[in-house]
Amino acid sequence: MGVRAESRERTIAAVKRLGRAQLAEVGAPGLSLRAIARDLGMVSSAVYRYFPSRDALLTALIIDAYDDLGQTAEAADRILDRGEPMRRLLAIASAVRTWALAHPNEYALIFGSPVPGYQAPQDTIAPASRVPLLLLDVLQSIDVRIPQSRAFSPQAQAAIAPLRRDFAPGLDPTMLSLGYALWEFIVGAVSMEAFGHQRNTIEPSAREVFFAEQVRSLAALLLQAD
Amino acid sequence: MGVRAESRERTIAAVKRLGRAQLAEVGAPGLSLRAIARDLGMVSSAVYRYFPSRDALLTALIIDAYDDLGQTAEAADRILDRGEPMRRLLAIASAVRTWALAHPNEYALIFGSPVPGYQAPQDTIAPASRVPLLLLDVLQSIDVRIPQSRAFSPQAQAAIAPLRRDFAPGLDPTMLSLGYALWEFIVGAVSMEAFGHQRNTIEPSAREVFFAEQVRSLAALLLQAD
DNA sequence: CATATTCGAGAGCAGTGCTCTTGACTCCTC
DNA sequence: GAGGAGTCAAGAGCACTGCTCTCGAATATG
Repeated sequence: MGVRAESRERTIAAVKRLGRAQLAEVGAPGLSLRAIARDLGMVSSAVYRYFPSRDALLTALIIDAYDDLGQTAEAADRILDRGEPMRRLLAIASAVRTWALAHPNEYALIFGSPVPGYQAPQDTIAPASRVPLLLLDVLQSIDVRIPQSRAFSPQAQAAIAPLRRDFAPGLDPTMLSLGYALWEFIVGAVSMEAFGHQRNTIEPSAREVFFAEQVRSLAALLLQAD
Repeated sequence: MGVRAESRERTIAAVKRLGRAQLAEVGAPGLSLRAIARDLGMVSSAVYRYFPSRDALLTALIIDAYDDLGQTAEAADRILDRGEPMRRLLAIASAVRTWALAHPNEYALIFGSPVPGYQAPQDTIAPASRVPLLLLDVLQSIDVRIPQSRAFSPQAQAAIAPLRRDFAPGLDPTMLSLGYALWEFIVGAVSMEAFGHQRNTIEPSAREVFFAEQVRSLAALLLQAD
């Protein structure tokens, strides 16, 4: 931990900070290592001492975005302190939506179009799993038995077998399937809003409550035993 | 409609065809007008006679993608010929998913990250509305009364007021809200699958039936009056 | 036939990611 | 303290991009 390593850490943080700023202005496609170097008062080749490629910088920003989103969702859940499952689901979903609208380009980085030819490294898996694992924790706190009439078929249950084996062995497969659907809905609804697909259809001022009631309706599938 | 105009049309079609091919290979960020010109045996400046900018070409490809997706969904629905609402919803959802997996880069173009600074022109609105309008048509064929206990609040209903006014004046607002949620789920689930977010979680071979049963579960909210 | 329009080619500008070499500077070891 | 090892920024340069401009040639229209 010499003064050298600390200086290096500072430079890396500065590059990431400027990268995030550029992301907010021109988005991921417009992120330029040369522009970052200019803002930093360095020449472009110097930045390559810290990030071997533009993709490597993007990977770092992706991991940071996943972590920031996960931390935000976890904080929103933690405030409730052993709250009801429905309230927790609403809090998490709203936190994801709010974060996405506040950081649209970082959200696009993680849930938007993948960079062609770019394979997400292993390092992203854990940060990417924070919100899903949080939702899984809520699912496991639900003590409702979903009626047989709504149960998923064995073939459909096979789809989530790896997920169940690794993270939720005791969880009812139908519960997990519907919980996963809720997560996919959240991603879809937030993506469509953040990406401008609701421009002429959904009243902006009412989007927040609209989204919350949609989540409530879908979550009811998990919580009602009728 | 002289021979000149026809030749122009042919060249435009060729540029778009090569653009689509490049899209499939290197994705939207890698789409290069110069490369298209090379494949076409022309010099890059000549292509600008047909598309004033790279963004204009992308817009044309976006419109084509929307139209292709919409046409595919409409065809899948038309086969059923006055089918049950549930079967129609399943057919449309599956058609969207299948099309997206067959054309991942074109799907990413329309439902992935928006190009920063790129404002979708009016021309894209109609093609983009084809699938939603198709779903709306199914919703209007449902003669189930959603119980008061599941009704959306007036504030939430206000969100879809513009949509209802322009396209479905007589439709129950709660029905429309839940139908919109179904559409958002479809986009979310298909996006996550097409963008590789199910890599280590959902068994590939069972994804199709898993998705179908998820759609069935959510659509049940629209079709059950209990 | 003459004119007007369209078209492709070529050069050129400013920007990009990335590589390689060079010189300076710092740190550790003897 | 002197010398070698490692680190860093700079600069030049390559191949690529989108885009603009000008200039001839071909074509269609009056």
